[in-house]
Amino acid sequence: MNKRQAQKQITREKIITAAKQIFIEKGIINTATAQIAELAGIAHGTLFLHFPNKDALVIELLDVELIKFSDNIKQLILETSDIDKILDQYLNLIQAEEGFFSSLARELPNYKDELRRKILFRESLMREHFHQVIEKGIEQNIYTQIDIPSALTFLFGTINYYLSLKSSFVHQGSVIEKFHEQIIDIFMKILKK
Amino acid sequence: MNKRQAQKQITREKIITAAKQIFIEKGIINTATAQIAELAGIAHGTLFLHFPNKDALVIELLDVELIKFSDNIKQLILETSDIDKILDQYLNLIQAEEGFFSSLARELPNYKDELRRKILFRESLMREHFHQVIEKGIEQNIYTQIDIPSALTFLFGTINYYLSLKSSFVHQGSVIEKFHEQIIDIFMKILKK
DNA sequence: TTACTCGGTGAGTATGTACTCAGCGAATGG
DNA sequence: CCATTCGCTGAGTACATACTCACCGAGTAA
Repeated sequence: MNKRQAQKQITREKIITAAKQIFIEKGIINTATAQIAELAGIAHGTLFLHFPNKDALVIELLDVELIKFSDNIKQLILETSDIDKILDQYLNLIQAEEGFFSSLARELPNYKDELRRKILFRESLMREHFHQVIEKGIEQNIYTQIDIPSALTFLFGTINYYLSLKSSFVHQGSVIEKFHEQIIDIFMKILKK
Repeated sequence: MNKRQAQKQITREKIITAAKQIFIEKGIINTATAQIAELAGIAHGTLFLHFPNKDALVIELLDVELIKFSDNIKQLILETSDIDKILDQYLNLIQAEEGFFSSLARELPNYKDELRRKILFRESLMREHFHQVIEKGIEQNIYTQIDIPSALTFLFGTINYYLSLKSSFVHQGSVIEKFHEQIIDIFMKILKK
């Protein structure tokens, strides 16, 4: 890779890094592309040499982050098959990137179809992991017969709710940390025989 | 009331009616005040003679609707004390105004602090009703000892999740209708001894 | 050294939208 | 009947913001 290509790569990464930082702080919808460019330390126009439009940048940003997260989850499920331990670790992972997931939860319903579908598809893959673990638990007679998709919607829906209204639940600090135990308790209650 | 006052009143109602209709269809955030004025059949500037700014219109609109809804809930809880029947009726009420609540769920996390707090306050009053009924059930040994606020967040969080992502759950028709039974089943499972 | 390439620049364009205000004309009141 | 009030009009203003493009200059290749 020659000097030009290397510099181009660096610029691209500067844009994504800046976009991610702002996304964590306040989301993307109310962020001007000029603001991202400024934080990245590049000219406004440069952003559009790397991404055809704002949406493309958002898609790349979210896609990259969610794939990383999804890989973590996959790993996590290989390590243990106790749903309460998986859920515990899952909440820890969300907490570690709470700003990101809070912005995502808040803005997701307002994204354009394509982007929303893409993100929900990633979420559905994660659900699938949970589904299989619970299914196994039911087969082994550890958990009660239950409609697993509904149970998982309760779980993910509730987590989403805490995240999307984070600032109303806590003034500072982590919502997920605050309600960590309650989430696990109630969800295990749903699974209990 | 003379002719002028009457006309003024009518104009104001035209604005609110139009705003509500558009709110149900696509929410308020991505709606221009000019569009509301057009649907109301009045000049754009007229809107600002009745409301100092867009936010004031939204506040009035939502406040009126939520007070109506809250009164219905209060009534409902006087009629029966079976939580499953209350929940059943509650879901029916939401379903009857699903467009409204779907837009609200989608946009709520993005409203300015004041408006969001106002709406969450109304919601907290409704939670209070549910809380008391469940508490009574626990005292009477019908339900298990449980952290009621957490249980209710699971309930309202999940309903909110279905509503905010309605278009991803159903292409047409009602989400709440579709998941009506599951919501009740899982919530009763949470309460079960 | 020189001609060319190409990533970056930032002022400019197009568009959208909240809110204003000078003026109009019907209603009001004396 | 006339002067005044006042709700309404809609063109205009101010501002925000996504995206463009003519130009620049460092890097590249001969």
